[in-house]
Amino acid sequence: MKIQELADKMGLTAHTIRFYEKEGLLDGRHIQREKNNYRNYSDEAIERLKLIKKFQGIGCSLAELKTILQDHDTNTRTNQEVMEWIGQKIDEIERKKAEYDHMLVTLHWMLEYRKALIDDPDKAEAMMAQFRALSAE
Amino acid sequence: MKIQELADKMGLTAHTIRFYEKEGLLDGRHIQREKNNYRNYSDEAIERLKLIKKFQGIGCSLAELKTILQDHDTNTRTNQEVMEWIGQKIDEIERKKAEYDHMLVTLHWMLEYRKALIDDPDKAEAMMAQFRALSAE
DNA sequence: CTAAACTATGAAGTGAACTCTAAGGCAAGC
DNA sequence: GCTTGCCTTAGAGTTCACTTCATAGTTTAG
Repeated sequence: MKIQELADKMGLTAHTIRFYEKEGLLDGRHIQREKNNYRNYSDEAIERLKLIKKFQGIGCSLAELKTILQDHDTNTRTNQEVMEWIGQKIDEIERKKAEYDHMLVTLHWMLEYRKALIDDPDKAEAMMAQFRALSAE
Repeated sequence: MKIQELADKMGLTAHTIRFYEKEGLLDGRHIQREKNNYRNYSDEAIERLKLIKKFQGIGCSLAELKTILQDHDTNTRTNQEVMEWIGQKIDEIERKKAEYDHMLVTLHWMLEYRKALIDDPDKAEAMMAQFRALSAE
């Protein structure tokens, strides 16, 4: 399978696949060279790219993926270690979600304040007074 | 107030404050020059930086902030427009939160699968079979 | 046979928000 | 009067995951 064919199959560009290779995410099991120096991809390359996409989908950087794939290839990690790693990832994402929740609290406050400005100036003033009191703490 | 004093007060570095100035987030109302060409910051600069932090806190980029601050300075936007903008921001953040939720679903599945690998190999196999069936769709 | 379409390479560009460097001027403490 | 520690500037470096560019060799369709 040539690079464009693989790219189409996986919804990537040929550039990106070469980039992954340069980053060390693919190796001899996935790529051979033909006599014209064109890359020839095995079916394992498809599985590899699926794995890459899956881990990208759970928020892994390419640097992290490189380590994960190496460990995967060499069977370095115990089940226990993998479970700890997953736990850490979950915590990390929960933290980011909490940040967004905090943003949403602020935004909903802003929206309510703007509504009050139109409908109920007394309420708007009260909200602002309370906000200032909290900020001053 | 000199730059380092302001930086300490606001929990920023002097570099960052100069950077904000270069980006057009601060102007003559906030910065004057002394005869030795040092920057001298007014109290308004503190309010300005607080405003910048607040909007950064709800996920605004500096480019966005530049527009927001200009509108704020010139009173360009109607209440209605501001409310629409807040609504869009809320949607944007809800979308990002949903992405994280999707990551969490995957991660919790991975964790449960690993647990099953240890405690209940039949369950692990069933999970994997079901996963493959879903992937094939 | 030729032109389009594919392949290869290394290097540079993108954007966001800083962060740091180099090279120098001014000020305060000992 | 010397060191330390501010201050100034323009500009380069950082991180991430590509993307684009420039240039050139190979294959294929008409």
